[in-house]
Amino acid sequence: MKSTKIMKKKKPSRPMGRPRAFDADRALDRALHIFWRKGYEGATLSDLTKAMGINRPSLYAAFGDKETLFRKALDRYSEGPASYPFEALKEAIARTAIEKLLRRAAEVQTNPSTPGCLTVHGALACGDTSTAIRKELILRRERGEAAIFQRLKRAQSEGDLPPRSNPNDLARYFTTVIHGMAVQAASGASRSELERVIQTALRVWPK
Amino acid sequence: MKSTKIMKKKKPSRPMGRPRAFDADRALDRALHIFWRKGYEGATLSDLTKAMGINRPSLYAAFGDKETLFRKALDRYSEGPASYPFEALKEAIARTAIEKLLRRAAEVQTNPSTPGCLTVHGALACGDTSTAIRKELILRRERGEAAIFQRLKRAQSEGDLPPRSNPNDLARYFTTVIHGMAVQAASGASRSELERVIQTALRVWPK
DNA sequence: CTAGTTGTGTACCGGTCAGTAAAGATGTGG
DNA sequence: CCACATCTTTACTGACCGGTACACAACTAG
Repeated sequence: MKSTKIMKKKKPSRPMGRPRAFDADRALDRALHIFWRKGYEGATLSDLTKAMGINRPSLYAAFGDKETLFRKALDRYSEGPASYPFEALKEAIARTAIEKLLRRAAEVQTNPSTPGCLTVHGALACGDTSTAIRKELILRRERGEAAIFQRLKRAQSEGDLPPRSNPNDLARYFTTVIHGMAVQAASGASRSELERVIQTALRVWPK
Repeated sequence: MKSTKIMKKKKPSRPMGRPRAFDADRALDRALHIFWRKGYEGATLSDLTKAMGINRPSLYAAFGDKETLFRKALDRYSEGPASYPFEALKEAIARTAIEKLLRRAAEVQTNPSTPGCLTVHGALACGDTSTAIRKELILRRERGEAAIFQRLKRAQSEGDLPPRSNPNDLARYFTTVIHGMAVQAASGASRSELERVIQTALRVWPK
């Protein structure tokens, strides 16, 4: 009977001390959604604790201060709702990959509960307290553009993109369109409206 | 001697009471620049009064509360640094007009002292207190898109744009590109980088 | 049982926010 | 000189910000 406890060598039973009364993963998801809707500075600790269903000291014990919590939410964002770029770019044909990327972006950005893009949302506006956060978000956006660039360069080497086209310029262009779409979405643009933008934007594709 | 007073029927001499010790126009310009850099919520009254060189009660007496001041700064923005769209769209050839519009946007957005676009900057992120401001900014952005649309429709009626092209979609597309450029600029993109985006973006122009 | 460890809830901290009251300063009109 | 109107200055208000001290609850270890 007690053998089960003996068999498990590491952390056999429970951690000791009073057990946590909430699901940390769930709470982090709630926090992500608040940050998504309100941005880093716009989300107050009261907003966060209320949405997460926990008290302030529990938040600090489990996630650290507001900035640390935001970075953890960002990681969750990248691995969850914002993981679509890397998936889309796996498409065999470059043009299909980019179109898929844009359409998934439109889909995510027009989700009624989380309009816009967290990375764009947080980076603009707001005071001086969040300079570090702004830099972090700029970095993440650059990472997205780099992924597009790598995909286009690969396409060029595979003959999937004309040699005279410029992957660098194209990557920056599509990144710009995605960010513009995020602004449109935050302004209330519908998914179908963004789809039409995408159809127009894709007309630059080199032949 | 006193005839001068009688001749001038309206507000002949000076207003009465202690004269204002600052130039209201200058002060409003300073306020505009603060809002431009920090957004509506990011700009604190201390930031504003410091930049304007006046005390808080003077600000309230001359411009009303923060929201009223912001709207006045917005008007000044539209008539000043953001008046270029209407000027650019006066170009005789539609394609030239749009290109000029985009290039002027890039120029303004990459001004080191006021990076990005006030209209985009203020609309995203931040808390619930500024819902009215957000709506106002969305309205102004829609006004910009409408101006582009009207110009393109005119071009179509003049044979300057193919009949089968869609002015509505094109207007929204170019608006999206401009907003995307604002995000790029806020992230530190240079003017020449935005110029390359523009060259790519213009390849959608219908032939 | 007791001792030790960890999470929870309340109530608070200093700082900053937007906005204002009150008194003195500086002008006009008589 | 006087009354009156307007602006400037200082100092304040109440609300909210992010962050935390502290007492207590809930668990493990022995």
